[in-house]
Formats: sequence, C-alpha cells, structure tokens
Amino acid sequence: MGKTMTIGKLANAVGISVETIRFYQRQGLIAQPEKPLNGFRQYPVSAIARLKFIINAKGLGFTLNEIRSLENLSYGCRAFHNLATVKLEAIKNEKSNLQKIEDKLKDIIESCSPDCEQERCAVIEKLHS
Amino acid sequence: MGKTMTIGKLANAVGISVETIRFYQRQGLIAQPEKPLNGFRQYPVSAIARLKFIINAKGLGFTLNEIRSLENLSYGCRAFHNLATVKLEAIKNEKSNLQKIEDKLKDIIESCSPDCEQERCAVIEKLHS
DNA sequence: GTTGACTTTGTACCTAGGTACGGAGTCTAT
DNA sequence: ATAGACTCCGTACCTAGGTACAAAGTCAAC
Repeated sequence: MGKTMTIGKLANAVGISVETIRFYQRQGLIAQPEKPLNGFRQYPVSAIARLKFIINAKGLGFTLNEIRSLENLSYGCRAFHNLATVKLEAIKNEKSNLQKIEDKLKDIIESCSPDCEQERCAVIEKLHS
Repeated sequence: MGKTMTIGKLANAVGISVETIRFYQRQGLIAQPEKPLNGFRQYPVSAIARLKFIINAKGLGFTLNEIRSLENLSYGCRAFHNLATVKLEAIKNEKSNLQKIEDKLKDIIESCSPDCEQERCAVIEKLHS
C-alpha cells in the first residue's frame, strides 16, 4: 500500500479544517478509512484528490448534494457535462435576478436626489405601496 | 381610531402568511398590537404599508436585519440613499462572482466534447487537482 | 347553542454548510 | 514516563428566513 496520513495532515494538504473533513464524511462525500484498533485512522493519498474535486466543484457552484451525485455517477463524462450545463443555466438565472435587483436599486438611487430633504421622501413612500 | 383588521385579513391584504407576519413580529420588524382582554389583536391599516415596505425592501436585496435598521433610522432619506448605494455595490460584487463561475463552467463545458468517451475525462481529471 | 373558521402561544423543525467543544484516547519527542 | 500535540466521537450551535403544528381560546353564522 502507498503512503497514508492522519486527518490533520490531510486537512493541511488541501487547506480545509479537520472538522470540515469530518463533516464531509458524515455527508457521505468522502469515505472514512477503517480505524485500526487503538490507533488513528489513516487516509490514502487519493483522499487529497477527492477533497480537491469537492472543493473545485464547490467553486463551480455545485452544492454538496450535487457533488455527492456526481461521485455516485462514477465520474462519467457525459453525466458531468449534463449537470454542468444545467448548472450553467441556473447561474445565468441567478445572475439575471441580481441584474433586476441592480436595475431597481439604480433607479431608486437616481430618483432620490441627495438634496431631498422633505420629511417624507417620495422614494421611500413608493416602497410602502 | 381608523379601521382595523385581524392578522388573517392583514396577511391576505399583503399576500404573505400569518406565520410570516408573526415571524416578523418576533424579529422586531413590525409592532404587535395590544391584545384586548379576551379577544383577537387588531392591526391598523398602516400595518399594510409597513409590511409592503418590508416586502419591497426584500425585493431590493435587503436582509431582514438591514430592513430593521432602515426602520430604526426613522425613514431618513439620506440614510436610505447610503444603504442603497452600499447594497448596490454588494449586488455588483455578487454578480461578478457569478460571472466568474459562469466563465469557468462555460470553459469546462466547451473543453469537454460530447464525444469524449475515455474512461477518464481530462476535464474531470482537472477538477481533482 | 353548536359548528366551523379563525386566532393565540409556544415550540419544534427545515435547508445548507459548516463551526465549536468537551472528555477521553493516542502518539511522539525528550 | 510524561508533556504537548493530535485524534476520536458525539452533540450542540450558528445564520437566514421562514414553515409546521398542537392545544386552547374566540368569534360569527345558522
């Protein structure tokens, strides 16, 4: 067998906390190695790649649930391609929602001039209707 | 005194649930009217405007905490203007984060051709590093 | 004078993604 | 052989914004 490491070294190697690794284990995202009777669990080097996959997929906007199903799909390229396409649409959608909010905010900021000194600003009134 | 209504009518009038109104009360976003001994609480018509303000502010991306501080600022126009400007920046920032994710996703989707039939797709390999 | 709709109140639960902690065990260096 | 660092395990807690529910009270209509 190859090199192994304790959970602390693994956490260090990928830049996340021990607690987070344990959390991912509870979520079924990575396997927990067998515990040698009276000893510390030893993680294979491959656990680094697995965690990096999770971290990278998170960076692409995938939720932990989605990542779990990616793993279950045994890394099939086509399946991943499909999920990425769906995710891309979702991201575009979120962006468009933010854009709408941005437009509304800009509109409000512009329509309320800084020298508006009335007790009841028209913009704020508008928000009450 | 003007017209009043029970919580159910109020909820109907603004299109949110009774439970949500009660939740907003617990959060200090709206006042809870006094309870007449042995009776139902009566909400003033002005509660409609107050709830609409909350709903509209939520639509502008403000969190409930921010909305509470808006109310505490006694609806000052300038204060609102400032908060809206800060919020606009935050929204732009979120949008830019989404844009980065979108770019990464597009890159990945393009670089993994649909006829990629190897056991180990290069794109997926990349996600492990 | 009772049925059905509504209200009150408190409390628990939910998602998503972790973080924090305490007590016990274990490993390593000196 | 003992101190300090690390691990194990379970469980509780956190944010944000609600949702769900049960038991008891009240109100309006028939």
